This record gives sequence, structure tokens and C-alpha cells, in this order.
Amino acid sequence: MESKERIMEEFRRKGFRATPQRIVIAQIVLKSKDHPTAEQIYQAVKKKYPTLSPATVYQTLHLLTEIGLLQELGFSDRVSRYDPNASPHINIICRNCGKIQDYQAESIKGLWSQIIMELGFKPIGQRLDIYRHCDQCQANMHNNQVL
Amino acid sequence: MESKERIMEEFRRKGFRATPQRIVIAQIVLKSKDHPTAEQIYQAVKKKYPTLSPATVYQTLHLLTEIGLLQELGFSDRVSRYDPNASPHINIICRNCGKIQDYQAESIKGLWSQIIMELGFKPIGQRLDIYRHCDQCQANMHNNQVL
DNA sequence: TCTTAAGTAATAATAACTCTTAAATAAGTT
DNA sequence: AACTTATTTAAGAGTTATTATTACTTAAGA
Ligand SMILES: [Mn+2]
Ligand SMILES: [Mn+2]
Ligand SMILES: [Zn+2]
Ligand SMILES: [Zn+2]
Repeated sequence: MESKERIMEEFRRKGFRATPQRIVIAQIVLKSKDHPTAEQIYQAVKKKYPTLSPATVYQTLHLLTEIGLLQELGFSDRVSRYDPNASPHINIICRNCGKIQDYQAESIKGLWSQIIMELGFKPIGQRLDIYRHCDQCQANMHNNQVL
Repeated sequence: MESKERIMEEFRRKGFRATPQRIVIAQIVLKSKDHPTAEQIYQAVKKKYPTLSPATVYQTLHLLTEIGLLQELGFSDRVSRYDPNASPHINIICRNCGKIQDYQAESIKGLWSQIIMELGFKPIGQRLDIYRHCDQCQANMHNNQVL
């Protein structure tokens, strides 16, 4: 799901044009592991495509979300983050620094399908967040207490 | 967790003043069942307390979140919704109209404790969303197709 | 009652995101 | 290869939920 050809095919199959801007943005975001913001994606893409505008980034991220290759995660600070993994998994999120890490275990699949069965309908998506303070932030907090 | 006295006690216990504004806002939001927005809470509170300002609503909602009586749910449309149920449960959310309905089943507790055990740390919160199109929206969509 | 740190209301400021539009172009067609 | 056109892009203006600022008010302890 990361090669240029695969991405072009995916856009065209859904009836959208495979423009160089879209391809570069898709390549960057689909291989990302840290749930980047639109701004972070824009900064990364600009290196390969300096004339690109932020509006194109936003449009393309929405398009990728629409065709199911991406999940947009809204937060209360009003800055969305983008997750190339749209299948059921847990996002472990630090409430202090915002770092997000995926937790995808076999056990979740089983437990999840059981809940879906109970619900009695087929969801079109899901979002499973667990909040904590990451090791680094916990260490920092401790240091600040000591000082 | 809804009586005036209980709410006043809770504010004071955490070192905050129990002002009439805070009490009215807390009463409204803590008994809500439909995950209201700040604006909806403001409109409801204004009826009982007409001079109240939106800034006070925002501040109080943040305060209630901080002391653990409320959970703020951020969305990609940048409008947060507030959930008086901060314990592990599933929010069934309509992607079309935004309606949110709680699903709290015994089975979730089991799923939850098993995942916590696997993770090896104690979370400070969680968010479990399932997305769908609600019955009403599904009916509307169907009608529009037919017309 | 007095004192004062904390809280409120009003208003201005912020910023992520969306809208608008003229110019550019992907991708078919000849 | 040139032509055609609907789609897409870049730039800038606009939107709006939320936050910051500040002068006035008040809860609550002494
Ligand atoms: Mn993820
Ligand atoms: Mn809920
Ligand atoms: Zn952290
Ligand atoms: Zn609906």
C-alpha cells in the first residue's frame, strides 16, 4: 500500500486523478508510523515538492480518508492526526506530549469481533484510544517534582 | 453525582470554589445523556443563568474534565462533545448526523481488563468509538436514492 | 465584617481549517 | 502529437470554535 504504482491505481480505481501532488502526499502519510498532523505532513512533503500548498494537503488527506486508506483522529486541541492504519487497533496516547503508538495484538481481534457480534450491526469504522503518560514524560514530571 | 450538594463538595474537595455558575453548568452537563457540545450546554445553562458567558462554560468544562467528572471528546470538525461517563464504555457515533449513544455492556469490562493486563500499565483514561450510520440517517439516505 | 485570592463577563485574539477563483494539467480523443 | 475539457492546484481571503486578556466581582476563611 505504499508503492507509487499501487497508490496511482487506487486513486484511479475510485475515479480520482493520480496527480503528482496526491502521490507524494500519499507516499509520505501511508508509510508514517507516528500519526502525524497535517502541518507535519505538509513540511515533509514540501521537501520533495516545494510549490505544494497546504490546501492541497488537506484536500488529499480528506480524499485518502474518504477512500478508506486513512483515518482522521480529531482531538480536543483541534489539531487532527492521521493514521494509515484504519483497521481495529489501539492507539496508546500520551496526554502530556501527544505521542501516539499503535498497539495491535491478536487478542484484540477476538475480543473486538465478539463485541461487534453483540452490537448486532456492522460498523463503518472505530477508534480505540488508551491514554497515559509516556515513560519519557513520567520521568520529566518526576524530575520537576524533585527540583 | 448530580445533586447540588454533591457537586459543591466535589469542587471544594479539589480546592476550587463552588460558584453558582459552576454548579449550574455541572448540574446540566453531568445529567446529560446525549454528549452535548459546549454551545448546547451554554444555551441550556443560559435559561437558568442568563448573564453567564461562554468563556465560563469552557473553563468549567475543562475543570470538570480535570477533576475526572467529565470526558472531552474531540472530533475532526473541531467541535468537542462532553461525556459525563468517564468510565470504559463504547460510544456509538453516527458519521452522518453526529448522534452519540452509549453502549455499556458487561462484556466490555472483560475486554477491558484483559487488554489492561496485556499492556502492562494502568491507563489514565480511554476512548472507545464505533462509527456507523444511525437508523434514521440510513432511512433518509435510502429515500434520497429512490427519489 | 474584612480581606484577598480566585472567578466571572466581555471582548479581543488565535489558528486550524475551509472556501473561492483564476491558472494549470491529467487523461482521454482525434 | 496536438486538442479538449473536466478536474485539480496554489494563493489568499474567510470562518469559527476556542483561548487569552483584563477590569470588576465574589466565595470563603480569619
Ligand atoms: Mn494508530
Ligand atoms: Mn459516552
Ligand atoms: Zn509523553
Ligand atoms: Zn444519524
